[in-house]
Amino acid sequence: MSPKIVNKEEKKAEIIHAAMIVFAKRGLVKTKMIDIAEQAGIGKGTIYEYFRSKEDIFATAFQYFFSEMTTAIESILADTEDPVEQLKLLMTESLNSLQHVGSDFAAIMMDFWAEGIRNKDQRILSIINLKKIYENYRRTIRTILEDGISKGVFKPVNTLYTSAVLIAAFDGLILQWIMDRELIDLEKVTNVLISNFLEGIKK
Amino acid sequence: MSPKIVNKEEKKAEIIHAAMIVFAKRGLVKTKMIDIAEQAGIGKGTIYEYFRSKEDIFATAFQYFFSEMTTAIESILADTEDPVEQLKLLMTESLNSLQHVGSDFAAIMMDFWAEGIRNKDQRILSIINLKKIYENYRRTIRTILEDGISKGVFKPVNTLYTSAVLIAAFDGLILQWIMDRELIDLEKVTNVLISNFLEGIKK
Amino acid sequence: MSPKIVNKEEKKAEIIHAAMIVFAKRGLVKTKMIDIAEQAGIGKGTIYEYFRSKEDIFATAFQYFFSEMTTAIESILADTEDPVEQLKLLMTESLNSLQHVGSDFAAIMMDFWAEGIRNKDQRILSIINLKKIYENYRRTIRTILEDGISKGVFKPVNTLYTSAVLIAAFDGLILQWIMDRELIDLEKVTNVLISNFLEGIKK
Amino acid sequence: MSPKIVNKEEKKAEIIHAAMIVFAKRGLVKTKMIDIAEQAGIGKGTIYEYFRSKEDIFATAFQYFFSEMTTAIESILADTEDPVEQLKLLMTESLNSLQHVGSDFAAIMMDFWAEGIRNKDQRILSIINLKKIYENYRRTIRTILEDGISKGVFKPVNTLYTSAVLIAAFDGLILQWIMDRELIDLEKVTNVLISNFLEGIKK
DNA sequence: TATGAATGAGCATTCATTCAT
DNA sequence: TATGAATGAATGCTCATTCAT
Repeated sequence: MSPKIVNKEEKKAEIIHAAMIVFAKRGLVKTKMIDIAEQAGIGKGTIYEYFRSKEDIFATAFQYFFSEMTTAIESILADTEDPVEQLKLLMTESLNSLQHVGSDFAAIMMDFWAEGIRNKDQRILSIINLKKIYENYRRTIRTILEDGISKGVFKPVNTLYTSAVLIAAFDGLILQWIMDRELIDLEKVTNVLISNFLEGIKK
Repeated sequence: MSPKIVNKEEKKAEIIHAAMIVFAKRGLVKTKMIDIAEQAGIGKGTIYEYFRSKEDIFATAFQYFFSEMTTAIESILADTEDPVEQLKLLMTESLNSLQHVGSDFAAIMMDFWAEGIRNKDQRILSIINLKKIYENYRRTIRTILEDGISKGVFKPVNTLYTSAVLIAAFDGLILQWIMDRELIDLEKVTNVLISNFLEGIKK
Repeated sequence: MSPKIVNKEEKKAEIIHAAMIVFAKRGLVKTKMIDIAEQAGIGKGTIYEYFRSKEDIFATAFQYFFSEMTTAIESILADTEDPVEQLKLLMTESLNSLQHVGSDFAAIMMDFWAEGIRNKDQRILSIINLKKIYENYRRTIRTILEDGISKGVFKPVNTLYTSAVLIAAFDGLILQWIMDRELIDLEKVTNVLISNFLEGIKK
Repeated sequence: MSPKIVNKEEKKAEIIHAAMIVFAKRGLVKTKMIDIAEQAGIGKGTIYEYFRSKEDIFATAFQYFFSEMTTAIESILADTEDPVEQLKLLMTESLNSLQHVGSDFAAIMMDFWAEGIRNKDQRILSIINLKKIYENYRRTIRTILEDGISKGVFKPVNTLYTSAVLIAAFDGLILQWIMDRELIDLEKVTNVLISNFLEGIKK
């Protein structure tokens, strides 16, 4: 007769997980609350015990998505201290992990971008803040580049823009991969990116 | 005896223009027919004299958007025969024209991507076919690269993946620019991309 | 430079004729003004030069339909003075003429009934007045029956109800014929009606 | 833990009941979803929890209407084995029950006819199939007639057409009654029909 | 805590009617 | 007189959210 004990955070994570699966399948906009509920194996109303609104789910999913990427990046960087190797690892590992979860899942990124760009809601902006997220990405890359420059491995390039270009190429390749999975072999194309681009900035 | 004479094609273009403005402001999904009508200064019902449905407007806008890009690209390529110069021009001019129409407008591309990726409707697929559009973009770049290789200007790189990387970088930079217009100076960042990347593939 | 001279009444009749054709094909409710205009080979707006509204067209068509029936009936009755023969002729000729115009056309009667029954609009009620129309039909039959009774041909039946039953059978047979043209041979079934029913009321 | 328990079938029946009332009042075509909802004392959206579409409501109402008639007919026939009596009972009881529900309600039949005749939608045709319904009615009457003929009570009439005529008279009388409730006393007119018509086919 | 029945705001679309030409 | 481009009221339907159980 004791009340069912539920780990709130755990269940939230479960719902987010379910939501991500449906987002990947149907896209953000076409996903209905009932879809998420069914995927999570719970009742429609139950979702509202854990999330205020559909937007809240979206924002939380957004957070999970990018925080996981950040965590992955950080762990990658700890593996080596060679700037060239770090950049290589960063690209290959990031693309590998995306390839692993699948292009459907990667397509969520499109939705996150599209939504994240417009969102002006102050309550949500603190969570869905692509500007800040990309600032962080760039900062990570810049640190590597500056490290490489000071070590004499890289030319004295503009680290802000170089980091932007690297991230840009990464995002753009995912986009093309989503559209044409057969054609774009992420591994090979990453090698092309790395070999050519690093060649350009290496001393 | 004679009713009001209207240039149907002109009016369609006007409505598409209005739609694009609203798409840019509100995003594709949140745009309502009444928004487009008000922006165009016409009645809600009038839109249906020129377009079958909301989806039809979207598909037509999509077509306008990418066909304009294609036209712009073609005219750029006619200006010079030097492969290096062609690639430079392609990047700078494309980014310039996007910069010119504004980031709100460029944000439509996000919506087009997000929608285009998921759309499986056969009727629409013939119009909204990002896969094909990107194939064309890559083919254009490949031709330049192959030309450059045969002329001995470029190393014998994998032209498919190199073209993919170049386009990727372009798309990704726009994305970052949309999110942070102050930080990302498209001109400067393009120079960085060109100088570093071309350096990597030049012989 | 003289203005085009148009016979207003003639053109009204043309439009009504076109309307009837479309009513027969699509049904009253699903018929749009544009359908009538196209069938009549004129512009949508032109209809409003001759009719105030869609309802006006309907009411006029209604009038045409039933006044034609009445005219047909009257001419039939003039052919003979024998009450038995008059009833026979009335049934056979009425059914024949309906058979001739076709079941699609006869189906309009269903629409007229459905609409006529509900219509409470006073402006229209003077035109679409099924109650009065059926009173007239019954009066015609009653006159024949009374004539037959006074001539000693018919039993002294209740002429009101007998006329109602005869008209009812007529209407009901059309209904079944509309639904199942192959099965119901109007000629044969009329013979059955006449022979059995007249047998019942003949002295 | 346990949500509100609703008898889905019961609620469907309630909504159909409400729909029938509105259909009777306003007519099928002019009935709006909001009308049905208000009559049923529920919200607009609730209807869609029980019916897919307006057409679905209509089809279900249609089904209820005619299946009730069929049930009534079957129970009537079980009361006696005398063919003459069966025909008499069939007419009087059917008319009585219609008289009981009221002419507004009977007017729905007009709408059903009008709609049923045109409907060509295959999905709906299996439900709204007046041709089949009338075939069943005729078969019922034919069985009685054939029974009567073999028992030597009726002349060897054409049973198909005779049954068609009987049903026709029934339908037609309802039509006149709907239009003129004061004038047409269903009981008396049925007696006239029975006495005259049966007289005609009795041996 | 969990649920799903109930709800109504919101939206795409239709079509009778108007009116400038 | 004839037209069809323009219009917006009207309506079926969806779906996020609420709340009684």
